[in-house]
Amino acid sequence: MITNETIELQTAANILKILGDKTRLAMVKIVSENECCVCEFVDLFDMSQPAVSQHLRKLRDSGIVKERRKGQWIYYSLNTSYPYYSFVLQIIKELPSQHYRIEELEAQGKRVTCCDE
Amino acid sequence: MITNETIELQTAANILKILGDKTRLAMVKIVSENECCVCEFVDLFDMSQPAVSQHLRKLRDSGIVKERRKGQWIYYSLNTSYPYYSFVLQIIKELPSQHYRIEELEAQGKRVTCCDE
DNA sequence: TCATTGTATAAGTATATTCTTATATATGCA
DNA sequence: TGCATATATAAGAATATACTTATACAATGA
Repeated sequence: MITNETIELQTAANILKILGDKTRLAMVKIVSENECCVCEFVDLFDMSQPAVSQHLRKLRDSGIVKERRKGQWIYYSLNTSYPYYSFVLQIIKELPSQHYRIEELEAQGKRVTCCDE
Repeated sequence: MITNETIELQTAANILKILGDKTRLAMVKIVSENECCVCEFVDLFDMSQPAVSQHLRKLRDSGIVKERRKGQWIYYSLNTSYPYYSFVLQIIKELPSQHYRIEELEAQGKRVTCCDE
């Protein structure tokens, strides 16, 4: 019977499971490059607002991303204080940059900008 | 401009989803350290043979692991020819070694040994 | 050949996941 | 205050996942 070290495996499996969804994986990559709010994800993924919100909740509940309210908007970003931040980073650094998506949003005038940062 | 080789989002998500299960993640770590056969996994995970077999099928179908028949036994090992082998390796190298599990099997005389390797 | 052992597959079930629609909550502004 | 916008949550439905039990297939050895 196995007694120890299973917690770390379990932790890793939990993280991988959360990242094992194309939408969430893209979200994490995106927020690692640009702070992003919910309505932007709705545009980016052409997905309903509740669906986006529920994916973000999973990411937030796990601790992988963090949120910051700015007026009406809630901005999501990678949680650099997450205990397994480096593990997450190691995975997402292998992924192609998604910055072009943000640039496309900007080109369409759909980027939510906070001019008073 | 440095062009790192990246892995497509969908591909990465598929791999992460497969690894996002504690049993399969442990299996992959284990076969990265020791070639292992089905009945050994049954002992290691205290899990039914069909359940083990179904997890291994997912890993095999994805290409992450490969099999080698040796008489009645089918040995599984990490597929080093897998196109995303390095991606997988980068993840599992973060996991604690599971070699002690194999050693425990050996101590119990449950390790299937092929003396004629 | 037949029985045994190791492994794979099939079918069914319980649970988990990911959407949907409807509604609630929070903020900003006229 | 009242309304619009941004976001979250609740409830339900369709689908996916991971087991179960039963059975099939493959190799070995008497």
